[in-house]
Amino acid sequence: MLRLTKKADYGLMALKYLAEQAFVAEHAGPNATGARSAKDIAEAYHIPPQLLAKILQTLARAGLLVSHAGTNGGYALARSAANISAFEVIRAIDGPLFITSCITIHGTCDLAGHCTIKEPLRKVNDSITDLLAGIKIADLIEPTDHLPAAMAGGLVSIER
Amino acid sequence: MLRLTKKADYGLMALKYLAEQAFVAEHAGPNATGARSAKDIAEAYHIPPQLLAKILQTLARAGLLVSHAGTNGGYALARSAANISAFEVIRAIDGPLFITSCITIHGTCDLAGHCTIKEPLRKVNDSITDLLAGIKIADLIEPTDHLPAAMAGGLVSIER
DNA sequence: CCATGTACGACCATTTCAGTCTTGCTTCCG
DNA sequence: CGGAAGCAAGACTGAAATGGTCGTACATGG
Ligand code: SF4
Ligand code: SF4
Repeated sequence: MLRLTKKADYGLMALKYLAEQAFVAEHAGPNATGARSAKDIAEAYHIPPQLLAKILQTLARAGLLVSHAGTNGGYALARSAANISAFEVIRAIDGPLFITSCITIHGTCDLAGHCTIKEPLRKVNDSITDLLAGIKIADLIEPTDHLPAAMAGGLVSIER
Repeated sequence: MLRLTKKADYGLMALKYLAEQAFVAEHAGPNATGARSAKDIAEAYHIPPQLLAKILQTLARAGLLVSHAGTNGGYALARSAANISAFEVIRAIDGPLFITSCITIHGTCDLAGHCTIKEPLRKVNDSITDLLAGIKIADLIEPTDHLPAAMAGGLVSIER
């Protein structure tokens, strides 16, 4: 059920890494960008560099990252870490796929008409979306004992 | 992202159908069982009968349905419709798969050690689980304008 | 004993995922 | 200027999951 692709997984990791870099850069000096090359990130987490590169490209195209080519180039967050949600990352990488086949592209599932379960499921889907949207990558940077904000406060409406 | 398999989809539909049957049976007479054959359900929703049969068998094995072979046999809910959660159905059909590769079987993902994103993701996973667990099949039987209980009340803690 | 129905497993086609390779373009730096 | 470092983009491949079929065996009511 509900599987997150490894690519999205990698994407999240990379984002987190860049967020950390941005954080230290901010405290290091005014002209530090926090940019890192795809290779650097890949090495840090032991994931295939080429694959990560492609993921980062996708993320950049989606506007979540800014890229800079050439020597000493690399990627950096386009926005503040607290301003990028896990949902955006996932959607950028895996596409606007949702739990059922019918929700995104109207007409995919041939049982559209006589499906009685579609509407309720759409609500569930929305709930999950909201949940994910409420989680920012800044939330997953803390040192594990301090709960992420979205989770610490603890309540998320699933009404939509 | 987060895709629900079609089998689970079918399973949910069948469950809902059975729930409806149980409801009318209850109001029809004391000895009405509400049992329906796999073929009946498949025809009602235009889904491949053989496939549905297999799904129902799985569900029965998981204890969500009771089956009765022979003429006039079929499947019926093992419990009350308000007492079966969507989560159980999905898990019974798709297995205990979860969003990341690491959560269920400890040791699947080879990056286990240096993965910094694992714990936060586990929390997200739990949140989704809770959300799903809070949705009973009775909730998706209502005539669409009345929101399911789990959604109407509207608040679910994602702290775990 | 036979029609109806479940039970179970093997099988197959198609799609998706994960990962690699190749080729080209951009920018910095000496 | 000219390379090295780096991004950009696409084609391609192997492996796995999905969705679905078939065949056979067993149970049960009439
Ligand atoms: S229309 Fe119904 S059966 Fe088809 S994908 Fe949507 S929920 Fe599933
Ligand atoms: S250990 Fe990290 S990379 Fe591996 S599956 Fe879990 S979250 Fe993803």
